[in-house]
Amino acid sequence: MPELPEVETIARGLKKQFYRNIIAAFKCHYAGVLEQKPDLYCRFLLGKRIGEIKRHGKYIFLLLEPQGMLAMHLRMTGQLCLVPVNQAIDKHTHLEFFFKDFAQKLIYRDIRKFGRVELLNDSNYENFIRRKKLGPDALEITPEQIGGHFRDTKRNLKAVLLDQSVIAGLGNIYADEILFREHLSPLKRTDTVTPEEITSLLITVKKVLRTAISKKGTTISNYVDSYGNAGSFQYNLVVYGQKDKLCPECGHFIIRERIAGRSTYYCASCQRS
DNA sequence: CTGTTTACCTGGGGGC
DNA sequence: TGCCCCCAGGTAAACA
Repeated sequence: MPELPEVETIARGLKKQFYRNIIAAFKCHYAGVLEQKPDLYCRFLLGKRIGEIKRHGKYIFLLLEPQGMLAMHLRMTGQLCLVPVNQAIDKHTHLEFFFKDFAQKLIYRDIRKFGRVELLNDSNYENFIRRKKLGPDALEITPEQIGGHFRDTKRNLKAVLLDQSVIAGLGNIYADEILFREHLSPLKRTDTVTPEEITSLLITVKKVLRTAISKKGTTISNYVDSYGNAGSFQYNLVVYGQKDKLCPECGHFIIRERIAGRSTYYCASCQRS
């Protein structure tokens, strides 16, 4: 589900909603989302304070004080919401975090159970990013950082843009929207992309992501932010999910094709290899 | 080593 | 209504 703009929206929401709260209790209803045993979380989290909240790519980091960190990845259908403490939970709610003197609880909900939460003693998220081999964040990446990855592979643009070790944060929706706006075919080999095209591509990457953040993300079916609200960038989508609609630039039909293992939407007329 | 396919889960929608 | 099939924002692991 969530790509960079959705994760950023959630991180911003949590930052506003938390007031350096202290964790008073932790409940796990499905241990599959935890990287370690639930008991460890119960013991470690009790009494820890919520400090800074960071994001890199699609990961969100809740820094704990005096030390420790929760690293979370929502994968396809994960949700992090603050809700009233007494609100009943449904069968898709797997984790509950309660706080001292706070009328809200943080819940982790995930229909498909693909998401993961990991507890770390170390609050240094840079170490985590290195261990997971994540590339630079899509909002910060420079042409110099991505150039080598484009040159040294025979893969196509769609595959490389989705590769989190090259650029962290893009997913299936935004990759398609970005390639359309750049008139680049998802099938174009990245070793044929010129330096000028790379520079232009990265400007569009950031422009599309920033616009999506300003719209609080894209809600196709499940995504909601930490307040439980849907995003609205779905109204700005030009190609994603638009099979058989007309390309607004040339009037040809938008096609859907399986590329790099994912449904890929594009205009074969405007987007050239 | 490189690049592609599959497995992990649950639910929604369309065809019959 | 029900059944079967395909599809879904992601990513490791397995495979060729």
